[in-house]
Amino acid sequence: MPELPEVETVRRMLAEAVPGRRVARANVSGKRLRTSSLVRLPTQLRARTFAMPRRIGKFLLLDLDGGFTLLSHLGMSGRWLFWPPGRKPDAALEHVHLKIAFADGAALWFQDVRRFGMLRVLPTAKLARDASLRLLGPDPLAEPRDGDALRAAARGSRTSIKVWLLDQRRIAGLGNIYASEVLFRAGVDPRRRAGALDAEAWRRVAREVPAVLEESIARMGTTFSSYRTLWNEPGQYGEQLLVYDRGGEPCRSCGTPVRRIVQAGRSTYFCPTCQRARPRRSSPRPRLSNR
DNA sequence: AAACATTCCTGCACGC
DNA sequence: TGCGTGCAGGAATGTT
Repeated sequence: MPELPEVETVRRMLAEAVPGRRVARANVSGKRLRTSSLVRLPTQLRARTFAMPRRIGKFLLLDLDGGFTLLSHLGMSGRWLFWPPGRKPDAALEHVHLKIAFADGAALWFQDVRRFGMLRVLPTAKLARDASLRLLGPDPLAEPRDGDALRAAARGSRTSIKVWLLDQRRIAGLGNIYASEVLFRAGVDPRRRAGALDAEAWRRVAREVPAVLEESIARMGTTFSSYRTLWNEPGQYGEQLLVYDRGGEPCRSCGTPVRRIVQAGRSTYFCPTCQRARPRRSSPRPRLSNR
């Protein structure tokens, strides 16, 4: 479930753990992740020292000395796990694809059961041009946008607002859980067309995007199934979810059963009462042929 | 055992 | 009719 709050939680913990630490050696599993083979990583990481980690959307940028960056994405089930010097890593862990041993005895491992994650070392100067990052939209915490800006970005879009929020080219970092939560809190029907939302609806969406993300970060993210922090602990925001994974259960605001629908192949949860659709014109594109 | 948090790629449909 | 864009669906994989 790593979406922005989960990745940011891991980043903040990495910021306390890795800067200044030097890699003694790195080992990789034989398996490849979704994007690439890992065979070059041990050589690329050897003797490098980690700097302050950064994040853009759901991507982690682990800067190294010498002008390189370890670019990482957690995919569905990726985890970064850390042990300080003197603490033995759990040798029984399975699906560990990268094991970094630091010179001072600390350890940093990347575990990914489903292997949808990404690990790549590339020159820091080339990051902005890399295909993975080039198309990302603004990060909603680093560069929050107001309702008018979001509305302008969505002008003409005929896709639903839920699917629009999931598009990483528009906003970098929202995933399936928080898209549903944002729309519930904004009182917007997830089926409405993004290009048709009025300014007031966009204003509420723009307010709730950073609000939901910050509240989740404060609780170290949502553990829906596999996400863990750097210390292998679950996040606590799941208890605060208002609609996600609550199909059939009463809306916490009005009691109406929460509905589950599928949009673009993914589950959407919403309250049909609190997020009522404005009546839409039956013909979205009025014909002008006869007046 | 159907569903699944992620991104990427394909192919279709639409608008100009 | 042709071209570019936007969008839906499927794939990748292992677990519950």
